[in-house]
Amino acid sequence: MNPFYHRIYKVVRHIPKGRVATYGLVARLAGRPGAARTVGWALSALPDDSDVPWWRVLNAAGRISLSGADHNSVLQRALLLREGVKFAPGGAVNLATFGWPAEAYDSAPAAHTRAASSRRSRRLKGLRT
DNA sequence: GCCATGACGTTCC
DNA sequence: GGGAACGCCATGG
Repeated sequence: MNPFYHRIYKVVRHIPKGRVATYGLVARLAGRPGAARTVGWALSALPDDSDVPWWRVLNAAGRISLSGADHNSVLQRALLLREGVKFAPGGAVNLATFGWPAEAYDSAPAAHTRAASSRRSRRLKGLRT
């Protein structure tokens, strides 16, 4: 397994209970800024018996990136609620409150839900046209 | 080795 | 505030 993955997992394991981190932040802490997609890839490859709290990793919008239809998304939401993480109306977590490390979000509000838009819509649009 | 895809992010319009 | 576009890194075909 690549060192990046190991770093990613290690970082995720370091996320305290009841706190959440973003893919981009994990990627940065893992030593690969901008490799947020890779973080998601690494987490998707996690075995069920893994000790990595993947559910504590959310996107920059503080939302669960998984499809609502995905079983894991439900599991993730449940696990976070169990740890005391509260979801604001709309299914978003207040990163300023539950974000880890806190200092990372102090300067970076990560305010907008722009990330949710993403480039997927482009592809979808292409198909529709 | 090149092309396409994906649990993402940031900037521009 | 919402939508579209581009970039980033790693994997699979």
